[in-house]
Amino acid sequence: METVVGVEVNDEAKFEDSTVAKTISEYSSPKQIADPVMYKLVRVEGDGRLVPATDDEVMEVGNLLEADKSEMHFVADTGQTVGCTTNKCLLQSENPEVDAEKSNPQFDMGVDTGKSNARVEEIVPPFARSSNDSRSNESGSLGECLNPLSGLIECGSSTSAVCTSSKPEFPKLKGEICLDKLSVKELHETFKATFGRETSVKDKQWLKRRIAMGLTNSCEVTTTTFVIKDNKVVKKGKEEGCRIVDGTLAKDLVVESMNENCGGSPKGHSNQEEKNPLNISAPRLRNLSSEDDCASEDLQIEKRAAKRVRKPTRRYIEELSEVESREYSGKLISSVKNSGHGQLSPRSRVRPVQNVQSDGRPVVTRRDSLGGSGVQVPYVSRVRRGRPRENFMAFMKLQPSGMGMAAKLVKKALCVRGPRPDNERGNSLFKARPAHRWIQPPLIAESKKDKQYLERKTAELEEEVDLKHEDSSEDNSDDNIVTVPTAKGGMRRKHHRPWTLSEVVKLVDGVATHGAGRWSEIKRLAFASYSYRTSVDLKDKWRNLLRASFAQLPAEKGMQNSRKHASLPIPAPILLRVRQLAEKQAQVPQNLSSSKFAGFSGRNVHETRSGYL
DNA sequence: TTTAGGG
DNA sequence: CCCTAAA
Repeated sequence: METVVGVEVNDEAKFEDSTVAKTISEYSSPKQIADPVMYKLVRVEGDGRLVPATDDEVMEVGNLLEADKSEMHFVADTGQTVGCTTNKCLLQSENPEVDAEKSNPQFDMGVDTGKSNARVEEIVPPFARSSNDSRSNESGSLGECLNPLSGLIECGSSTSAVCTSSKPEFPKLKGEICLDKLSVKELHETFKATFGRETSVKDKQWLKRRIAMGLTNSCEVTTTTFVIKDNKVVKKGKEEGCRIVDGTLAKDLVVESMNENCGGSPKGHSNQEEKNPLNISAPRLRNLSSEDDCASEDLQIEKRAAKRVRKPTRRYIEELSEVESREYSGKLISSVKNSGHGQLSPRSRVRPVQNVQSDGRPVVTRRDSLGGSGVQVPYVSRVRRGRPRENFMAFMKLQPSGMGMAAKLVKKALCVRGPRPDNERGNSLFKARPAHRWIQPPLIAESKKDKQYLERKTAELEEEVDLKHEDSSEDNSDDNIVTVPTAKGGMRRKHHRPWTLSEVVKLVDGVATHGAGRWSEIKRLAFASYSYRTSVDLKDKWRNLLRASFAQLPAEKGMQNSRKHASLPIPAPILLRVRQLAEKQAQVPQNLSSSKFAGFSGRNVHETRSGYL
């Protein structure tokens, strides 16, 4: 949500909470920062406010700095301050609203990977700005620093004195260089000459851009031809970038080229931006974001290749912005109230992004595959789309009377209990769920909602039926009706069916034979008779098994079965097998073990293997 | 539709 | 488990 930024403040810091703020100067050698002023860590909130950073952030940034002190091109000799350079260096945005490039995974970099091989030199595309601007900690000047326009325009012509000493040395570069004509290999050489190190990135655009940035000491990346003389860039070929007068055009150009060159998501960011009413502060930071974006290194690119990225889900966004959510549910609430059928289903609140058409039908905006403007389509829940459920006939047979199906469903739905009054599960089911999951339909209404509701109900009832029929030898532990709190304190029932041991074994077998990830296959072959387990369920279960198996590793001795939750403890042998499978299939998350698999303390596959095989 | 991941 | 983005 915030941006961490290094900002230089005067001694009479304006922040009241001086206990939080720490100087970062201790992380840098005195030689590098000659100016005695204090450097404090602050965050930049979405609205531009500066807020003192937490200790954790300070530490992390400290690591970042520590990681690559030697390469920091701080301006030392002149006693000039690093000003914007520092800012940019430490900038770390996690705010989707501020961040025009949110979907780009590279933003997870910065602080996080401070320990990694991130190069400060790379993260700091030196900005040619007068240091005076950054002498204050007011957001205004910060904004100016980051203004894409000023950056774009000034950088071309007046790479000013401030940055002279931070120019890269490129003794090997001579004469004219036209990046466009260089091969990847040559670009690599040029890169090395420019930055003094190698890169593994093979993206030509990226290389050109990085080099251009390095050579011009600026963000200006449209120039691709340079003339090197006396170790200085004395002339540039084209200067298209700076010819642009129109501000907005210029900005967009920058953004676009960034996207393109950095291998950013091909989706139309600008489109989304425009559509996002919350993105007010984006323009100011946009260039900045792009900088950060591009500054992140090979790592990102490799990372992106390795793991597919997700842009924040709707749900995620929704949960963050209650405003929208209220707007939507507000309408629903009123309609529900009018219908006189009680509470609003928590579930309906979970879909705030949907719009409500004039006819009251929920719709959701979908983007067509070309990223064009969204199309409004009726919203269809996953249930309706056909999450595999038990055969409808099972339910039919259960019904003794000749009552029509629909009527029964409605009856049930309205809590007029049908047959099976003594079923514990059934009772608790209804008890535990004061509010129905779907919107209460007006009785007469024949709308889609109604149908939706019925179908939903049907699915649930089917499940109940099935539960009753199931060999309850293994799963008669009812009381698995878990409710999870929803955003507004309502309760939503997870319709939960415990995994039986045999299911788990089947799953493990399946993974063993087909490999993890072939969930649909496993489902089809091994779980053909378990219609209630979807491939997604298999996947989830496997994930849990993985987690469990590795979580148990460190404490293999003492607490074998001290699983608190009532869910059946998975026998150690099975967990072991899971572990082995995971290792064999290289599923072991090497790096995020600590965060994601709590307890699996950072040991790598090999250590694990040697220890337990 | 299926898979991957976040919640 | 649920939900949704990506593929």
